[in-house]
Amino acid sequence: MESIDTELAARIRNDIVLGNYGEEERISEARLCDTHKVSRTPVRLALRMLEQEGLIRRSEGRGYFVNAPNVNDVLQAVQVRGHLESLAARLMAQSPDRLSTLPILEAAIEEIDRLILVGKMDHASIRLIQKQNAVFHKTILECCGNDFIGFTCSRISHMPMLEVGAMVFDRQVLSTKEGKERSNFRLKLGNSQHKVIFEAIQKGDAVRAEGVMREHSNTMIEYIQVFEKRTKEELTIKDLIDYSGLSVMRKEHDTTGKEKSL
Amino acid sequence: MESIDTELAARIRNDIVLGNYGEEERISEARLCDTHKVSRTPVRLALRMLEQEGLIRRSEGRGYFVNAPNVNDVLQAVQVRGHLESLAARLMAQSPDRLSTLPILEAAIEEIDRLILVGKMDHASIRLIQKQNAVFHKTILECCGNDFIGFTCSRISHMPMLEVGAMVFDRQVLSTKEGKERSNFRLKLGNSQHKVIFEAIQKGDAVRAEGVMREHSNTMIEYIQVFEKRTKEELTIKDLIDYSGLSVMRKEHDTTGKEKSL
DNA sequence: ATAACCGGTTTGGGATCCCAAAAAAAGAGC
DNA sequence: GCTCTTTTTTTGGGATCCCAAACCGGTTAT
Repeated sequence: MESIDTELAARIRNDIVLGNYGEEERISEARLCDTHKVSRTPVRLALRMLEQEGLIRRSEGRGYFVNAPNVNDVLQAVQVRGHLESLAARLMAQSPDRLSTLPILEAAIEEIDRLILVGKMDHASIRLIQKQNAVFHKTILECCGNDFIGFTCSRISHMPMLEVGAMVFDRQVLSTKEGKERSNFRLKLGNSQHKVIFEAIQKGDAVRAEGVMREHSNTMIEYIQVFEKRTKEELTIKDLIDYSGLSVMRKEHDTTGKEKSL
Repeated sequence: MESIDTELAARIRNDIVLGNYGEEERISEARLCDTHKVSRTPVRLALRMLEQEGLIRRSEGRGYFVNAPNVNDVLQAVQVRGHLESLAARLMAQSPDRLSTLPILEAAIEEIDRLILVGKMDHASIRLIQKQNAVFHKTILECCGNDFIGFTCSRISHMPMLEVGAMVFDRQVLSTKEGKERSNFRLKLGNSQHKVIFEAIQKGDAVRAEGVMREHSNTMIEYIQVFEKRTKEELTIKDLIDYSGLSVMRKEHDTTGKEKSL
């Protein structure tokens, strides 16, 4: 479906964020041609895209260098996205024609509630919850009246954990009963925040909508920081992706992409 | 200095935001090659960059289409940037090592004060004021501790009025004595906001720093909206650039670019 | 008359070639 | 033995070529 350069950019992007290139490693067009079995043209197009995304930078002299993001970068980016979402929540609460989209938010909240109540914390359930969570957040971004907020978020979504509505789950914790309880509590807390945001938007309480959305975003940041402290060695981005449960989606996406490219 | 594709992207970008292409106009690689006298390779690289910036989009079938931003888009983008700046102000107020950069802010404020006091509203003075204004805003973005904020702002700076610290001046108004008074008042108001932001950051009053910075950003939005209402026909982006006083800088930049490319 | 079909043309994607500049390696001078 | 210079190699930028898919126009069949 997509052209090779876009696909290629996705691959290289994946390699960079997963840490397959050393931080600051020099990257060569020829090598990329060789490893990905394509000509230089799509490689160069892909590199331009990645350069715009800030994942690589062009040296003044010659050559490209990897700008591999670390966990701190991701945390900063999550903070930015959260802040933008809080603006979106405020604007949507102020928007006169917000009422028509409110049912979408309500449906997402109720669906998450239902899934939590069922209590199955398997992959399928988590994916469904994440999907509804994404619906909730995307809806606010898209219906706030300022399209540029959504655009800006999409420009920074290439980093892991920055897909709108991404959530963090601790696989390790999910395997124990106590861990399940804790994750369940987090989900309930998150969705209750959704409810407050929903009601604030409904009532037109812009300040409250913004504030709770901000708090909602901070929840994820703090949770990631809990990971950071608990992990003995350095927490890598790979760990984050594994934790997030997005790896499943990502993997599926990759294989389909491969099938098409072959 | 820069490679042709970067330079070319700048040209096309300029053409698009200045409205030289009709909104939704189809754009062809071959035509760009012809008009800019370059081969297709740099054209395609430039188009990828512009695509990332959202100024053009690739049709699923074939061909590129321009996404010319209108004044409303610019207003939305200014709102986003302002919101990000307010986050930066808050974070900087919370940052423990903010004290070392405070003198930079103070110097910028004092320099602006001095220039206002002189009262000459000619091009040179306005440029100096804008420069110091940019210093103030850039410093906060760069020293807030979250580098991703500055990065995100830089990603959306390709639109006019989005250069950090850009200001709007009404040329028309500047020509009359009453208009000068009014512009002078705006500058004083703006710089007094700078002072409040500075003091809030100094004291570590994060909430106030964020709030005043937000108010500071809203000032420009409201001023542009004043333009919009006063102008009989549709306000174009070209008008905004002319008003902003950036056209001088932009023009200079363009000619140097031309000299190098010829 | 309309719609389906067919050939020519346009256009963008990918590969390849050439070249200049930069980096690396080899050689000369101290 | 070290450094500066020269030569070789690498590497990225730009141009050109080829091709397949999409667009356009005309023709034909229903």
